[in-house]
Amino acid sequence: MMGTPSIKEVARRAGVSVGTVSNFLNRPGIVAPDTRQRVQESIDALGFVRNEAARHLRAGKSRTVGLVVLDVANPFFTDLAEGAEALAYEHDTLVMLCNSKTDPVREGHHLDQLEQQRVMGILITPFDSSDPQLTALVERGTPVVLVDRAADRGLCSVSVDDHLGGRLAGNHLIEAGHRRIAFIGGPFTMQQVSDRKAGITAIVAESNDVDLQYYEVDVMGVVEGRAIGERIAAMPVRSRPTAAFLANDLLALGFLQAMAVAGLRVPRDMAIVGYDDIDFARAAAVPLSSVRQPAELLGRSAMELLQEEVQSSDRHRHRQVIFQPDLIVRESSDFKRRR
Amino acid sequence: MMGTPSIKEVARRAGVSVGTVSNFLNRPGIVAPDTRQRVQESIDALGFVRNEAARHLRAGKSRTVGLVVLDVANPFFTDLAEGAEALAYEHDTLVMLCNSKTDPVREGHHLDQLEQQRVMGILITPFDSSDPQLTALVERGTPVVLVDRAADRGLCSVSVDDHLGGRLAGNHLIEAGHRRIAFIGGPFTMQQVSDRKAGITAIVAESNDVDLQYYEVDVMGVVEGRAIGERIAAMPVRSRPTAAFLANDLLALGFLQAMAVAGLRVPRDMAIVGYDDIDFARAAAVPLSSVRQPAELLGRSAMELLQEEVQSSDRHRHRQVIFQPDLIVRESSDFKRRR
DNA sequence: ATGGGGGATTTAGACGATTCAATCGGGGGT
DNA sequence: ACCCCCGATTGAATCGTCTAAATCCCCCAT
Repeated sequence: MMGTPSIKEVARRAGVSVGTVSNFLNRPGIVAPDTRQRVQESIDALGFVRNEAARHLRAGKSRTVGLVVLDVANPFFTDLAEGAEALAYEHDTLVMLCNSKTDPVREGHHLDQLEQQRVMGILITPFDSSDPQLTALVERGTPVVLVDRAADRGLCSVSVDDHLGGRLAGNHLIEAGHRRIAFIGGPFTMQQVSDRKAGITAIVAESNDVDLQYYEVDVMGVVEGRAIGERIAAMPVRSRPTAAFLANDLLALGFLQAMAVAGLRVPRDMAIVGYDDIDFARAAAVPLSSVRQPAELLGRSAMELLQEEVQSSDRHRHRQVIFQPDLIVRESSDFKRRR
Repeated sequence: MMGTPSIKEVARRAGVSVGTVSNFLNRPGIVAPDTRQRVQESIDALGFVRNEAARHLRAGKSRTVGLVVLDVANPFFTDLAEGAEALAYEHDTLVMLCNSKTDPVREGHHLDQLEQQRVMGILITPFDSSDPQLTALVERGTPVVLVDRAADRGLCSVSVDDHLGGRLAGNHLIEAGHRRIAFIGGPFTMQQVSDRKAGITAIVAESNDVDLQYYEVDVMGVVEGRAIGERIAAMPVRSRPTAAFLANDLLALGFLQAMAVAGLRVPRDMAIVGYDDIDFARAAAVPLSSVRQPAELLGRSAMELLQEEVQSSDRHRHRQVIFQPDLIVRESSDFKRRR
């Protein structure tokens, strides 16, 4: 007949006022035991379910947090999401996971939606952290924490030192004797990518006989890695890089597949270092060297900062947390090349 | 100073009534051009953002759909989610992705939250489709579509023929000459798992000299696969299975790693067939045979059914869509064993 | 000049839960 | 017997948006 019953019907059936039902729901302690029982019985009988939209409207703030990531299909981000969700759960908060697919338009759309929902805050790995839409949203008062990306201005952020990550990878490859190295990632406008690129570039610059080539992709997925791999495998041996550093593991996995298809041996003909150290990197055809980021911790910390900001909004000081990456060396780059 | 401005402040600044602003927002056509301009100017100046909670309360129904999956870290489910989201996007609907982690308690918690939000519908891969909580929710009127699981009663569902999947895998292994086969998955109470188990069991029953062993796990992840793999690798050769069929690819990947560590050759000493055919299966140390499910299509179809149900709620006929799985044979099982 | 027509705009409730000031009722103290 | 106090309960106002009915106003036709 009618839709879900409201507090009003519950009250009528229990023979009390709506105020009492609300008290029962929010401060059961102040309701007399027998009243309490009658209300409970009424709720059960009617199958009453609280209307979150109404409470939210009244309260002015919601209990959900938006998490916008670049690619849900990337295990790095699902690990990150798990970390964030674990903490949210403890705070009785919901997480709304949004996938921007590295597309500013989709990202903007999600931000709109989240702001309209008046979420209590947003965790985001932005495509471009100086996006005016994001800035405007922050100025209008939605707490935002940048994830996997250091904040410059007045924002909290949780990130990993990508420049160091790039240096670690570069140093490792140079020490192994490689003199022609490819850096593959993209878009280069993304800070994570450009920092990793800058990191390896800086290390390469220290030795003056290493050639570093850059390859840019639109999206960092397995398919794109395979495509670049095919291109590079087809190069003449004299100019072809002997090592590749890829800005994430999906790219690296695709790249590795292309090497196998082209008949190039890894690591002898081509050494490979990826980024993120997702679980699958270890299980790959040739176990993948990778720069590890603490994904789950990243998510957890970001949510922590957000909760902190929301709770002590009066005088909150923005913090930028930075973690250190680790290079995990596996078979894909474990080969000493003679000069 | 004050929080986000409401329609009321917009109206005041533009010198019109709230009704006009609302009209501007919802039926711009009936607002006079110059009024329209003034309202727009007011909105921009004030940085007005619609309050979804309020519209939702008024309208009685929300524009978000809940998607509850067993494991977001499993690419099968993220692919599925992408399919669902793609269609949702076209319908101007939001998707709230929830991760039950194969835990009925978490699942219940998510269902509570979603119902309180009065979501327009729920897509769920339930732990147990006869869960009374789920049934109650449906009876209270929330449209639910079962995903990756056939509905028995009055519900829409989108699934893949798991029994057939089990038969395909079993048949393939038996034809390759295996006579001791392990089935690994769990919990067995989950219909997907039990159907796959029943499928291979049925095929095995047709030849009376094949021994099928069952191994149950709590959660189907890489870690659990590795653990079972270690256990099986430690068995004496005479009783050890020569082939394993695992109820998903994460298990299979972990299992494969354990074989490598134990020094067993795949497929010679141990043939492996997984399930889902996630992207990483192909890139594994030994490319994995797997029963492919059309994950993205599954998500897309489920969302389609839901939208259909929501739109024509008057007389909606529940439908059960069933897709066929395909066996993809790769190196991990490509070996003929002599009788 | 007057009435009507119709487009534009306004007004007045909902929607459901929460909160707070107001009220009720009963028991204890004098 | 009276009053006071306090715990329990009530009722009304509120949050921001939408809609249906009502009003306004300008212009045209008679």
